[in-house]
Amino acid sequence: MSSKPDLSVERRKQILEAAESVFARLGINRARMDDIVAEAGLSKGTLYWYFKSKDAIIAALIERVFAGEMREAEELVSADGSASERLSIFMRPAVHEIRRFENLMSLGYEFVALASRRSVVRETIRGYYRRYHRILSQIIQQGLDSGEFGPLDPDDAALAAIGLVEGIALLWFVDPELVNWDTLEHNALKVLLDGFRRRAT
Amino acid sequence: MSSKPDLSVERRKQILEAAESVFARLGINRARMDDIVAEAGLSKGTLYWYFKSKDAIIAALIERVFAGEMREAEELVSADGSASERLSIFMRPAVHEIRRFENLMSLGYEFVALASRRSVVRETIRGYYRRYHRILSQIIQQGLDSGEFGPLDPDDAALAAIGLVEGIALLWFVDPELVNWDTLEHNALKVLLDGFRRRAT
Amino acid sequence: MSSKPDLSVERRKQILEAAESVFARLGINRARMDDIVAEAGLSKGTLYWYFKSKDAIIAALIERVFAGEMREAEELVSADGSASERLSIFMRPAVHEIRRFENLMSLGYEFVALASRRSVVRETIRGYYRRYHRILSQIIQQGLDSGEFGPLDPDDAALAAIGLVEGIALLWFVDPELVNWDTLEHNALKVLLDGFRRRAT
Amino acid sequence: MSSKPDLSVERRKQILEAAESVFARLGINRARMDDIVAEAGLSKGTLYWYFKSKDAIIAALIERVFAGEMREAEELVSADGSASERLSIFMRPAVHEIRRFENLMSLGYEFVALASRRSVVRETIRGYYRRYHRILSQIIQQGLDSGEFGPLDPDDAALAAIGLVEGIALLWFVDPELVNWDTLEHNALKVLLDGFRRRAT
DNA sequence: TATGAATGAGTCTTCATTCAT
DNA sequence: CATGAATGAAGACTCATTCAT
Repeated sequence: MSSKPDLSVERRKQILEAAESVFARLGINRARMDDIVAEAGLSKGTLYWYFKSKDAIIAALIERVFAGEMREAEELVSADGSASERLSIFMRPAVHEIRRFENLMSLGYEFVALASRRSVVRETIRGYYRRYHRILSQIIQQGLDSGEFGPLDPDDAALAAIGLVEGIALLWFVDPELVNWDTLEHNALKVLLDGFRRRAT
Repeated sequence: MSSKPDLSVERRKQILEAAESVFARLGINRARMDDIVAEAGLSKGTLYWYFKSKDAIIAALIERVFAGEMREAEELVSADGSASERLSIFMRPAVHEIRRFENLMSLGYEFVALASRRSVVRETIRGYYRRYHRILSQIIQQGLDSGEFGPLDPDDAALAAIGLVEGIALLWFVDPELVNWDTLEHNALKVLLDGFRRRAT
Repeated sequence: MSSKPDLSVERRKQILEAAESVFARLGINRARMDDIVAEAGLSKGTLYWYFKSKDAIIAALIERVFAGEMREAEELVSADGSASERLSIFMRPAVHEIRRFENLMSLGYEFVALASRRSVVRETIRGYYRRYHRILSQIIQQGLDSGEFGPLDPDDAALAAIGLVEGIALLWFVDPELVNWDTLEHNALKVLLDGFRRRAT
Repeated sequence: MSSKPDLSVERRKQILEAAESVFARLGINRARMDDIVAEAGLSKGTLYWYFKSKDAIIAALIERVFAGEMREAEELVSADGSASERLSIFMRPAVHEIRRFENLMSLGYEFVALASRRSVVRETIRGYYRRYHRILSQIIQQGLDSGEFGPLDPDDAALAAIGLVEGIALLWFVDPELVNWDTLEHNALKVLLDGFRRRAT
């Protein structure tokens, strides 16, 4: 309806996308404000009109990087299927999914490194992982309730699940050849789920 | 011959320790050569006598950070005990162990982020994880041979094991409260080993 | 004709008052056009509609700062009373008078400093002091004519009178404790007038 | 004796002299660090090695500008001659004296303007004037003690003396034609001293 | 080997001014 | 007349690296 649907939101998005691209390509340090400006097709002044500083851009980007996909995961809690199946869906960071974030992973690790020095960064990332952890705990609890899973602490198990996925992602980032995505689900991830399952002792 | 066997080695170590401390505290970016110089109690010229550049220090540090413990792990391959027991030993990054590296973790993630842009960094870190992976694969293969483990791909299983440990370390780094080290071994890590074990179907 | 006689004059005044306040508070340098705009409650475009540039505002302000009171002083020339009395009135920058300009003094000294580099500023301030000087010279001449004052050069005496007032104002600005306004008139200023008076040698 | 008589002191002086010259020529605002660097014949890095910031240079300059000549004035307290004579010496800012500072006056007024916003500046300038004030008070007190001066408050009288000199300097700075240095001593300054003197009522 | 003053290209950031709406 | 987003030239300051002593 309105012909000016908050251009500000548009501009900020434009800048963040440019920054994300530049940061991913060059790293936060080597990325110059001029690079971002060029990538965004804006002037330096305009960039600073929307973001007070490079740090402000970094802060905003952290939320972008550590925010996506949460909705999908949250839907899993109330989705149909066995707990195993749903966990499997969560832990299956299918190739095409991960590839989507390939460029962002480097940036993500820079942010993680930053977490120990900047409380804002730390809290943002914490919030992200805590949400994830709660979701998985719930699903695992459902598996316990239904007798599908053997005796285990749902919080520790959820930790293992997220850890497994994050750890494999890290290894893949460092050395793609180490990770065979085709067999991963039926092997690496499966063993964890097998470990969850009730065992007919 | 002389009683000054290698002052050079001594000095380099002195510098790297100072750099490690400064990098861990400030991050690679914010760390100034002057900070390292001050921490090491040397002069700027002396530092540059031993290291050509800041990048040279970074490169040398990566080896320091991604090199420890390997010997211990390698001994596990030919050690006594069941495969499960030995894997358990590997995956038990006991509190005091991890805590030793607490300050270095931030630096480690900076290096990981760097891996996508600097091949030297990448290769160093890859070498580290490949050695680890091979060790675990061997142990798991031993477990397969002895019938202790059920049918699984030893490479993928080893990937899962390293991934789990690295992932939990990352989560702990970001949010220590998420990780309960006391119950971890009997819960999070155990589920993986349970998944490895042959199941009396 | 219209009931909107001169909104322009109104707006300019509004802007200059805002600028005066901001300049006095922050100094000409640190004062931003945005500060003035905010203080005036206008938009940037509007400000630039009325003043071509920051320099234009500065120029206009100089006149404001170096313009007040002149009428009062001019009336002294043709006022009743002895020359001494009238000079005394001029030189008595009563507390409440000076206090009124307290905030402006800093700005005034910035303008004075500017005088050596900008001829427009210089001429404005010169005009101000010349008018003052002429007025005092006239009054002193009247004192000479009436035999009230001893032999002296009216121009130099007027210079001394203005100098004394301006100098004390400067000292007060820098260090208020140095100036005791209560006794000032009966001491500091009186000695000058005493010096003017014919001495029964 | 030593071949390196604190080069640091030398360099700082070199920088301050360059800065003084540039500031006087362009004003503090328009003066660029690059101008100072060029004037001093140094590199930018070197300038910043000795002065942390432009403000640090300004602060150091204020002391330079408001520090000279004090010794001469202090000697007047214990010098020979009548109080009048000695005051006359103080107040005679002979042309060649003032001219020496002609270029600095603009800078001086910038500093005075700054005094209201920066306490360090304020205190430095205050210290300067207070020393002056004390010296003159003492001389005037000597004049009172010897019966040379009539009844007056020495503090207020000293204030008048300094004010007169500073005020005339300001007027001269703004409008040199207003001040006739040749007749000044025998006219403008003399009236003040006449005002001080005991009058045979 | 050791020192630390010197260098200057490179950065982030500011802010007076403009102009399409 | 009014608005405020957009511009980009300019400026203060940094810091890895060098080199004369």
